[in-house]
Amino acid sequence: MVMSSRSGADLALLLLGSYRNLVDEVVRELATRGYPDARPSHEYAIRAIRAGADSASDLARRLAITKQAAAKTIAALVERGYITTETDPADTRRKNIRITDHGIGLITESTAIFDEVRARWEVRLGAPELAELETQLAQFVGDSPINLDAPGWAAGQELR
Amino acid sequence: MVMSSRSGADLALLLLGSYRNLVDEVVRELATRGYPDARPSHEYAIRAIRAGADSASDLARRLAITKQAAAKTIAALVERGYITTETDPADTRRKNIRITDHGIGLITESTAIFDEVRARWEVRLGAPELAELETQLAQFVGDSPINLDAPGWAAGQELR
DNA sequence: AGTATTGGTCAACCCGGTTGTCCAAGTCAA
DNA sequence: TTGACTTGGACAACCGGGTTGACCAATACT
Repeated sequence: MVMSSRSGADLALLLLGSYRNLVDEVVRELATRGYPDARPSHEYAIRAIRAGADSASDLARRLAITKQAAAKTIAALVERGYITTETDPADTRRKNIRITDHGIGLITESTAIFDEVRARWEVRLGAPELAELETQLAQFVGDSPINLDAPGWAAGQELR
Repeated sequence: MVMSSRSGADLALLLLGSYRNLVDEVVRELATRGYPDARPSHEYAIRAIRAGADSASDLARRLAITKQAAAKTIAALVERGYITTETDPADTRRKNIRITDHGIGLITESTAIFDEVRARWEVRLGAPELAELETQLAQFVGDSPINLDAPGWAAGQELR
């Protein structure tokens, strides 16, 4: 069964399959580079934090998830040593988030791996072709309510 | 922030975002056409059943998930009236699966909607461009252990 | 002051999976 | 025919990443 089969359902699977291939590869490689417990959601969250999300509510807004969900993610990140939190002296309700060196290492490594995989794809497709593909995908994403700066919907599944 | 930004991490988000846009649209439209409780995983499962998976173990193999997971999905499909099961007289261990008319209706509608959305994308991009995009995606998926005929990894997330 | 908003937490739940354990029913070999 | 093996299914517990809903304490607004 050839899968570029001009059916909408197949297109969906192609998109998801490509995503999972990319992300699974990154997670796998990340594990071998000293981050065996890093999950895609962790990466997205730390990126959002680095981009300015400095509290649970803030992170929740940026990831477009509930603050409860954000709190859980934060707990997981703290537990794994990727971030630390301490209550804001100026507003004792807030708990300020800080990324640890380990966390910095994670996104650095992760970014590098993502780019490596993308580079391999670029070799396969050709640079202009991949660029074109990206602008096309951006169109699909662009006309939507989804905010790509807020990829909360990007929860990812398990490796198998 | 422009999102076709030549970064591997962004590429991942583009892929996932496109997938979710497509699928969310289908689920949403499906709801308005009389299938308000249909989830993406249901669609994939029924397609697999229609393609020949006639027992839980069988479905599990085809979807590349555990048989327990398949059993849960089957229970959900039965509950919603999309399929029925009855024990095989020739092998009383097996429980044969049959798709109900309602189930047929679901995949029919779902297929149509998927194709409608794809057609809209085709208008945006141009038919040859979309076809090209599909064959490119197929390459990303093709060199992987993933079996597109067995999209168990295609569990999809929630609408929000 | 008193009300409204904001940040955070607890608890319960959902979905789509996973392991692990177990049994009953079929298959195969001697 | 009997014993070993394989297969189909079910039960229970769990996980990850979310959701609602109820709530409290701290800050902000007028």
